Amino acid sequence: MTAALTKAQDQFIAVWGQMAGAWGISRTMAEVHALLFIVGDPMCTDDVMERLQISRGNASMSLRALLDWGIIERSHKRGDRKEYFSAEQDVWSLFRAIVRERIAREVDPLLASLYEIRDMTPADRARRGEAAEDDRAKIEAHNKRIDEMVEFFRVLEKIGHRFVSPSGRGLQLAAMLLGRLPEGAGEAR
Amino acid sequence: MTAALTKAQDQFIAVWGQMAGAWGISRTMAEVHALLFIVGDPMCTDDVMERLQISRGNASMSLRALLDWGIIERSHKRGDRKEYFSAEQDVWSLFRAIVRERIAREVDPLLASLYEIRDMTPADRARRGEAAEDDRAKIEAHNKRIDEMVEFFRVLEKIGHRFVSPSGRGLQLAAMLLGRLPEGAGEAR
DNA sequence: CGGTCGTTTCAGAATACTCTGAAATCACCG
DNA sequence: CGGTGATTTCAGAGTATTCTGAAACGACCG
Repeated sequence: MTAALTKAQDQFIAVWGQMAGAWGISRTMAEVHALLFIVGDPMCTDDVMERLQISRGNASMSLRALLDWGIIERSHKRGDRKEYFSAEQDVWSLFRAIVRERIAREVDPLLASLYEIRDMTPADRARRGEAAEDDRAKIEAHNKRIDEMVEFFRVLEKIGHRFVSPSGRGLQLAAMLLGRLPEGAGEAR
Repeated sequence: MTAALTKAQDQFIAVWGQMAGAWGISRTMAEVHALLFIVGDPMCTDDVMERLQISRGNASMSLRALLDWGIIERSHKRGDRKEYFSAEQDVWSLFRAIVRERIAREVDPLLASLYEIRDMTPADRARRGEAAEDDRAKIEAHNKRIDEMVEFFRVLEKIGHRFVSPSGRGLQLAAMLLGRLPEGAGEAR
């Protein structure tokens, strides 16, 4: 392995690790993924530990979490009891998986909460009391804000689903958005 | 102010605060934004401090950060030396601002790093040595991975810019996505 | 079964991040 | 200018998150 390649890999791992914070996952988890992605070949726990200088426990937990996200997979070598892991190599598949998970983990629960919040201030209840003309207006304005927020996330969720669902769709979507993009860009794998 | 409204506001603030982690900002910053958004009216530092039970320093820093993100703005009341803050009320404008900032803070630097990494393993250098047929293949595979990643983020950046730029576009974009992929989708802009 | 190799778990240590509060700074007023 | 009140800053305290390492667990083998 050339020195330049190793350096480039390390650099990539570092850069990907930086992003972690902004994406809401731990640095190490991102680094483990970066490593598997950029190396390309399956690696076992010990390989990962050594290359990233992390503990066995940390490696195990990070790999497990990446499996839960569906962006790495297990494999085995004949006559070897160890488990090997490798990352999804297709960048669009990778991000489809990430979008799928983030919708499920963040957007859906958020929408559920927003619906509940909306139900806390029903418009008709506000109308009952006469004394509080002012309150009624406040509640209506509040409801409008919540409703618009709900609407936004519903649209976002739909876009997400469209991006995620039929494999290969992601690229078409992007191409569409960009107007005329060179068509051959990303045919089926 | 009705009790139900206050409770709903608090709930909204809590939910928005939860999201913070996943979005790479601090909980308090998200809560301050949620408060200003859901209340609608301008509030001064002391109002924020009292409602969220946070220190003056924390409130000041959070408000400053939100100003930097461009999602709240300063205002003043005649004959009052205090500064008041209010959140952008239009949900689509809000998210346009967020997308704009995240592109600038995350995607652009990432792309710059990826270009650098790509330049660390020029294909021609790999071709020089004869001894390492194997290394050459490795480097080419590596370069392909980096190139695909670059391409992905370039597309993402373009989509982002399209979403962000002309005001009002966001909604059209979304509507477009939700229609059944009409042909005229990406006409000139 | 007992042994061996590999994986998972988790309490406590290490680290990173956030918040506080008081002092410094700023801005306006008379 | 000096005074008043608002705002910013930042070192240290407080919290939350992540990591380690060793013990428990699991799985296969002879």
